[in-house]
Amino acid sequence: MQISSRFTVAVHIFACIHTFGGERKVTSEFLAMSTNVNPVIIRKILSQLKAAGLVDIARGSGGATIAKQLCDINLLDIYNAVECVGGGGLFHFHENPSEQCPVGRNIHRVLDDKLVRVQTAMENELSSITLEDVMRDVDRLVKS
Amino acid sequence: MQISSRFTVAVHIFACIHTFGGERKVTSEFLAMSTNVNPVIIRKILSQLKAAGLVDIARGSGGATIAKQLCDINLLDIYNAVECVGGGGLFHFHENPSEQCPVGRNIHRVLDDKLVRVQTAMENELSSITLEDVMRDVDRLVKS
DNA sequence: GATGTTGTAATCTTCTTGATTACAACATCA
DNA sequence: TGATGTTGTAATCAAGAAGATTACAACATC
Repeated sequence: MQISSRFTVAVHIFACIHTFGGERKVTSEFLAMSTNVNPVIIRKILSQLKAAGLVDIARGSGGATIAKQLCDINLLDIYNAVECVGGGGLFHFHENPSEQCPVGRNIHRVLDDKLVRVQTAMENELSSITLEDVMRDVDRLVKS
Repeated sequence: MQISSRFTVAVHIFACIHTFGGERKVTSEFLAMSTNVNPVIIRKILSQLKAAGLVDIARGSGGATIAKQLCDINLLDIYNAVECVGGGGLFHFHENPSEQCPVGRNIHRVLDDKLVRVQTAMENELSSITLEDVMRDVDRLVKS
């Protein structure tokens, strides 16, 4: 099972705004071309990024811009914005283990803290990478 | 998007074998009761654990046993055994970004190493937790 | 008001997961 | 040897999630 592609699409969106934002209006249509993802999906992701305060969107005239400094946005911000981890966390528990069985009754209690540790390790690494780091590589590759 | 419940079910299976293996035969039927997961699914997970060398299964007579010392099995072993991460990795890329767009052409190159770092951080944490750690908590809770 | 864009609902397809049924293969024991 | 209980596995089904697509209202700008 994999983390949905919305996350990599979102980073792609930032890379496009960063690269093309100076010269042209970056619309959902344009982003759809670059990512090869449906423009409605792009608009949905943009909405989530906007709700998280990461981008600004011009309603009628169109075009998205980055709402913060590159060094003030990290990959965890983006991940949290687009992966609707509705309380569930990274790991999916089997629901309704037997209350009769002493193992079933306690499995949640046993695993919860350990899986939180794992998820936190992942999130810490995500938060250590900023868009500044990403765009450094984007600039290097795009301009060569 | 979440990691499938097969992983927590697999840990639950180990906890059952550890707890009940001495007194009774731990069959897929029994595990199905404790986990509240279909016995065929249990058998499938057991097969994967067996293929990874983590459990032994008695074919005709029935019953599963743990194939290694508890301290020699960690959560990453179990994760890799049951999450068929077929080369894909934790993150799902949007396929076919535009080759015409300089960003689309390079987004994979930009993100790959960073996402590998994130995945490695998660795997390192998973591998730091052994079944011995898990069973310590299981014993404490089950026997109280 | 014409135009281009965003916001959003509704529907459809595809994929994945897990549930379920069915049955062959196998080991054990009477 | 045959009855019994179990595993291995294929086939089918249902449910949920993700993304594609169509459609259209809301909005800003000219």
